[in-house]
Order: sequence, then structure tokens, then C-alpha cells
Amino acid sequence: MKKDKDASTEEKIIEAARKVFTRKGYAATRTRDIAQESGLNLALLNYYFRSKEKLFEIIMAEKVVQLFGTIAPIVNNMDTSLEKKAGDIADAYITMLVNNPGLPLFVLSEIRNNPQMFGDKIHAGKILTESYFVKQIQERRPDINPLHLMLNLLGMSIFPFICQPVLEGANVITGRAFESLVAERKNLIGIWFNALLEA
Amino acid sequence: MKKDKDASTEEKIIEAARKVFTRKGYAATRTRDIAQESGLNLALLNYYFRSKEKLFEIIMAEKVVQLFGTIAPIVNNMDTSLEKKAGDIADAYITMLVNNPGLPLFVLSEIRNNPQMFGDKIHAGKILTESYFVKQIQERRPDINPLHLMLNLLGMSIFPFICQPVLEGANVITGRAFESLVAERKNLIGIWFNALLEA
DNA sequence: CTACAATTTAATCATTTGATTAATACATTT
DNA sequence: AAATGTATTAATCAAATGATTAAATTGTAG
Repeated sequence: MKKDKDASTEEKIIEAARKVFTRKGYAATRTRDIAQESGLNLALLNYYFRSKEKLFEIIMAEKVVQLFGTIAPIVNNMDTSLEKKAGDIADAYITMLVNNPGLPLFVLSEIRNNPQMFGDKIHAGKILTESYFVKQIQERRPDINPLHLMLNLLGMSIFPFICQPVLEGANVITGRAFESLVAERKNLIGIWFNALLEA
Repeated sequence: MKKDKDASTEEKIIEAARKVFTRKGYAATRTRDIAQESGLNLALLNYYFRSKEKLFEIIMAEKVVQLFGTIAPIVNNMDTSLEKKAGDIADAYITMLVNNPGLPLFVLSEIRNNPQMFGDKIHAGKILTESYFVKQIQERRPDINPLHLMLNLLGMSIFPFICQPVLEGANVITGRAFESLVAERKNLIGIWFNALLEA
């Protein structure tokens, strides 16, 4: 008797599900799309993962970690300055998002479509309210809500990727040029954040 | 013979469709949801608007105009300074988005799910590349791509609303407090944008 | 090799879903 | 009021969709 179900088949399904779910979202995804993308029989999805919903939960959990976990080690580093952290956060996000440009729109849309599904599972809360980075912001600028500066930093890093489909669709900037633009931002956002700290 | 089909019924369907489509997205929306939301018979959707898709196109066109048209008059105003325009843009967006918080995520998601549907229909292209506002940015800072500053300004204005479901879900900030926060930003973004112009 | 368990497949099921239809109700014109 | 066109409804259809099943295939242990 085989102890493990075939890891390769399971992994093929996960890979296909990751691709299709993140490209089309949960509601627009057909289990048959995933089967075709994986090259496997439709019934195997239910054999290895009970249902479309269970399969989605796996992908979603993975993507939530990818989106919110990227900066977790940075924001709680006790050994770096506020300015250094800001630059590191922008760099970490942009580096990751260049390889996963659709990630933010996917995760944020699905959370919006099913808010109750993500009660406390998201450590975004702690990052935005209890992290060492936030404390450093509060020390520097006790006069304003630190969430303002967090939103500015995250927006400068993430928002371009959220807009990418529009930028491409409207021929504002395409493929290669987009990547150059966001690469520039890896360095610029640190500078800009410093300016915002003074403003 | 009645010349006009009953405007009231047509409008009830549009209103219900607007509510359901923007809340759940095209793929997750059932025509029966719209019928129920409107309190009308399901067949009336097809009687007045041929299909789910046609009905969606109407709502989508409306929402695209709402999202991209909000700042169109501002960015091409020849009589205001760069600084004034930045503040006006933030104010106009935030004022509109407080009443339509789900708008950006809805429009951007649908464009992402169906990019070819919006070839040139979107004047976002002109706003981001040919507007008088962009020219003013270029004059002031010929050393950097003006798209950087456009993305920063739009991101500071719009990104908080894209994150709202996460902020609420993670109890970072809720309902009333969120509205206060973004209201503060109406004034702050102008100041911040000036700081970015100097940075 | 044989027997047994795990995997894979094609066919099928029960619901859901967008759409249509035929009958009925309502309004307007003459 | 009769006739005609418009609006609304309940019932129904066909296709799509998530899931299951029973049979076939493959792999493994004894």
C-alpha cells in the first residue's frame, strides 16, 4: 500500500490551480479549466482535494502569506533605522511583485468577495498597528496617525501593480518598460518616504 | 401604444445590477440575485436588457467613467498650478470614493479579468500621458518619469480604499474611523505631493 | 506471480444558471 | 367597450458546472 498519494499529481493540480485561480479569481474559475491546465482528469481534483473550495483555500492561504508575509521580517527588525526599513520594504515588495504582478489584485479582490473568510488569519493587522516599524514612525512623527505613512509606503510599492492591467490596456506603459519603471522605484521610494517624514 | 418602456422598471433593474455587480463582480453575480435585489421578475432583465453581459456593459461603462472621469476636468485645467491640481485631485477622488469605496477594486478587477474588453475605451491613457497636469510635472521635474509622481498621487488617494476590506477585516480601522482617516488625507496629500516634488 | 490497495478514467448525476416562451395583466387608442 | 400593443409572470429549457461513481489501470507487498 502506498503511504503517500502521488506527490507529483497533487503538485500538478496545485500548480494548475494556482495559475487559474490567480488569473481569473475563484468565481470565474471552472474546475474543468484547472483539470485542462494540469493535463489531468477532472475527477482527480476531487480525489486529491475534496472540492473546488478546499483547493481554493490552499491557494488562497499561500497567496495571503506571500502578500502579507513578505515584509513581516523587515518591519520587526530591531536593528535597522526607520529610513532603512522603508527602503527595504519597498525593495522586498517590488522584487516579489515583479514575479507576481497579479498577486495584490487577486488577494484583495477575494478578501473583498468573502470578508468573513479571513477573520484573524491575516497578520496585516499586527504589521499595521503593532510592528516595531510603526513604533518608529510614531516616535518620529507623533503628530500624525502612523497609518497614513504606512498606507503611503505600501501604496507607492503596491499600487503600480494594481494598476498594471489598466496601464497596459491603455498603452500607457507596456511589459518591459513597466518592469524598468518599478525597478526605479525600488530606490526612489526610500527617498520619497524620507521626504514624507519631513513634510 | 407606449413609446417608452417603463423607465421606472428599467431604472430599478439598473440600480439593482449596479449594487450586485459592484459588490460581487461579474462572475460571481447571478441574474437571479439582481432580480431579487430589484424585486422584479427574472425575465424582465432579459426583456429590457438582452443579456447579463449587456446589462453588465452598461454598469461597467458607467463605473469606468466614474473612476477615470472624476479628475478629467482637473488635470486639463490650464489656470491652476501644479500644487493646486494635486490637492484638487486628492480631494475630488476621496470625496467621490467615500461614497463609492468599492469602485476602484471593482473596476480594476474587471479590467484585469477581461483586458481586451477595454481597448481604448479608457481615457486613463490620455490623463496619464497627455494631460496638462503631466506637462506641468515634466516642467518641474524633467529628471524623472512623470508617471512616478502620477502613480504616487493616485496611489495616495485611491490605495486606502483598495485596502479597506483588509483594514476592516483585520480590525485595523473600522467604518467611521476609516472615513475620518481618508478625510484627513484630503488635505495631507497636497502637502505630501509637494514634498515629493522637491525630493 | 498473485492479491490487494492506490490511482486514473469515462460516464453520469443533480444543481445551478442564463435565457426563452406562452399565457396573463395592464394601458392606450379608437 | 373593443382592439391593439406593452409589460409582467410562472413555467420551462438547454447548457454549464461541481461532484460522484463504477470500472479500468497501475503499482506494491508478500
